[in-house]
Amino acid sequence: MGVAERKEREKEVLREQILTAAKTLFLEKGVEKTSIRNIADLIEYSPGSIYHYFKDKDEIFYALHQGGFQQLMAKMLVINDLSHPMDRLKAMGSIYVHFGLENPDMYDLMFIKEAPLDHVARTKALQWNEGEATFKFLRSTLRECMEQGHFQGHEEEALSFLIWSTVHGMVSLNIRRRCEVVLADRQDTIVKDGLDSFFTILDRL
Amino acid sequence: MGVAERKEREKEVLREQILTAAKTLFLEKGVEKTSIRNIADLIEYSPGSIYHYFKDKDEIFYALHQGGFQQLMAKMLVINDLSHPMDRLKAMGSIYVHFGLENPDMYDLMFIKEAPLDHVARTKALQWNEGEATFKFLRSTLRECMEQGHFQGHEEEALSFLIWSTVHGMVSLNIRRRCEVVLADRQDTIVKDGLDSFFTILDRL
DNA sequence: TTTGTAGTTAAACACTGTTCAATTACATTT
DNA sequence: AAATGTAATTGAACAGTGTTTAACTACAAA
Repeated sequence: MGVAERKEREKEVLREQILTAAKTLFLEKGVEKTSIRNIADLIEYSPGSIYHYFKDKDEIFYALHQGGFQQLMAKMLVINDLSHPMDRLKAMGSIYVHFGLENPDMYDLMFIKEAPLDHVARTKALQWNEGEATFKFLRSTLRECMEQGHFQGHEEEALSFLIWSTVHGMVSLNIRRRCEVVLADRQDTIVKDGLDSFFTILDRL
Repeated sequence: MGVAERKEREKEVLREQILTAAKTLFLEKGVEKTSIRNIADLIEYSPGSIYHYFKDKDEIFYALHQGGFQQLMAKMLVINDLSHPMDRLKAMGSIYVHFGLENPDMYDLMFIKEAPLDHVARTKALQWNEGEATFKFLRSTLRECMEQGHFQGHEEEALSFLIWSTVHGMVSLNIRRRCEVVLADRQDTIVKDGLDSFFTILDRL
């Protein structure tokens, strides 16, 4: 028959169209200011249609959020080339920060906004799987560093969290424009300078 | 006559009532889910009235935001008792983190949400004054530490930003419930443990 | 008592997310 | 080819939102 399969594919196409339109609008004017009607207008369908593909606005949001993690993870995998765990750890930091600065709205979706996790909680999904995978990757890299004698006197879980917090802090303060409190002539480079300072600290630890 | 003065005071009273009601509702159900009508209902005035006291919802938000900084600054001033700058620096970190964890919604208002700074931008206020004062306080404390020989090879502005980022990162990941990726039995203490790890690092630096 | 003004109001406007009965499109069966 | 059944789509409706405004009220000053 193949008809059902073709229909299934067509449905998938429209689903993708909705996601593409939503992403465009979310990144253009923000999630809050993007309405279902805006998305519907862009793909030239009625607002009601969208609810046949997504339970609600949050589900659209969450679907995009997953895509963001795949993007970030893909970038992260490149570091497998590096043989020294300390180099990998620092490369992860750089990649993370650059990902955040280059994709502020996607980063916002992934690590700052509250909706996705509320969604996870509502749907009783076991965990925030995408985030957990990323954190595990950091933790295992850190363990390798410790096995090589780095970070003595520190404990894996706490230090993993601390490192993540540091890079997240720099990125999120920048995204939310709190960096404007640093000296005017340093604002453009403060995240890079902060990251360099951080790497110096890690090396000495 | 004193009539104008009395009226002025009465106006101020209602302004405060609006702020109190707004704060109650904001902290109770969040800024987004609090409507002008909700605030109006609580103080038993019509929605329109509120617009005689505040230009828009953001202005209410911004007024509360300023109060949060006064709160935080008041707590910070206590550390002047401590004679060693390194003790002051660490105490600032503790106070900052505890303030964030104990007042998550206010912290959200101050450091995570985007509204206040957009408001600042729109009203062309020179700067985010409250935030700048807090950062200056950190920077001057750090300078005193450096004058005592700490943090050699580091640069004041970058390290100030890095330290701020670290504590902000821990608090904001916690507030936005991203901490759930750490080991289940560590979630309750991870911020405390992270902060301890951080202090250890600062001491060794 | 009249006048002027500041404070307050209800109604209206243009939106929002979401639901749902009615309609349309179309593959399958007769 | 016509009738049937089903899935996709629609537009209207609901209950809410922030905000504006014309009308009304209260009240001090003249």
